[in-house]
Amino acid sequence: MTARKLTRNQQLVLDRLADSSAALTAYDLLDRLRDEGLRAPVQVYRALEALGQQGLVHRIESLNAFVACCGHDPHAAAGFAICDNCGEVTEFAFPASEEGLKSLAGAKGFETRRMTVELHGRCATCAER
Amino acid sequence: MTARKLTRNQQLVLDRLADSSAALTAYDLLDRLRDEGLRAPVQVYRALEALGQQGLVHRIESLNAFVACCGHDPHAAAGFAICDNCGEVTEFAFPASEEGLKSLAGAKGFETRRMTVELHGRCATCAER
DNA sequence: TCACGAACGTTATATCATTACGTCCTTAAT
DNA sequence: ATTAAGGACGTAATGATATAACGTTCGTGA
Repeated sequence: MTARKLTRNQQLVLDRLADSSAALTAYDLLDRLRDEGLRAPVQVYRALEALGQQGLVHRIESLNAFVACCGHDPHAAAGFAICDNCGEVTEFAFPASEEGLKSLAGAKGFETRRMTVELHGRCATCAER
Repeated sequence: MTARKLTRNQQLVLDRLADSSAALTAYDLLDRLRDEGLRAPVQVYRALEALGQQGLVHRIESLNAFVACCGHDPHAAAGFAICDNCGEVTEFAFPASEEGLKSLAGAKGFETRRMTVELHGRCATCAER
């Protein structure tokens, strides 16, 4: 069920995200796809939603922006390390700690359906200076 | 340094957040403060920024909304359990796992300055049905 | 009392996201 | 082949969130 054929718009959006090391906003994507005939934000948002449902794209909440997902288990929780200097976003999987987090909230009866973990700071390159 | 006297607008905003179990957007706050004389979004945003710097308020990135912070160490990382049914947001501190997360990203040289952890799901009450 | 910085209020505008509506294309049953 | 249904599309309008620019007022300390 994870492998549906993508529509043209979905493929265009995914390709642009995959080409970028930084997260792109919907309007960034729209600008980069004008030459392909896209005109309106909703076209991008529709593609992003479909891609998100297939686990191919993640939304970075703290940036109102999106990244291509580097193909872990789509249902695994993902964390994102975001360099506030150069914009580079690197995704990392969540092995041990995810359950720890869930149970932390779960102890009070909370049922976790979606978790967002975002680290902001400086990537290795930008931290050097 | 954590205890600065609050301005009138800051106190008004903080009070409204403290009264609410759900996160409130800046515009929610503005609506609730019209009677107090507030007119423009920027007034609310300015108060929110100042309160955030003092660790009295947190932004919930995935909701574009804000909550009063329940007085842990302001520099400790906080996680938020957000009930998508009733909107209740409960904050929890991050004991062990924070360092684990930081080092996960840190292993690749990432220097973490801010981390956001948001759990979406159902609170105990809403999970029962 | 006056100089300075912080906070303020007002207006305008930028940025992010969705609703509404009608059309076209695919697909599968007939 | 025909057609009904659903999905994706394009266009237009609007809603929701956030900031910029500007001049004024307020509080504090010299």
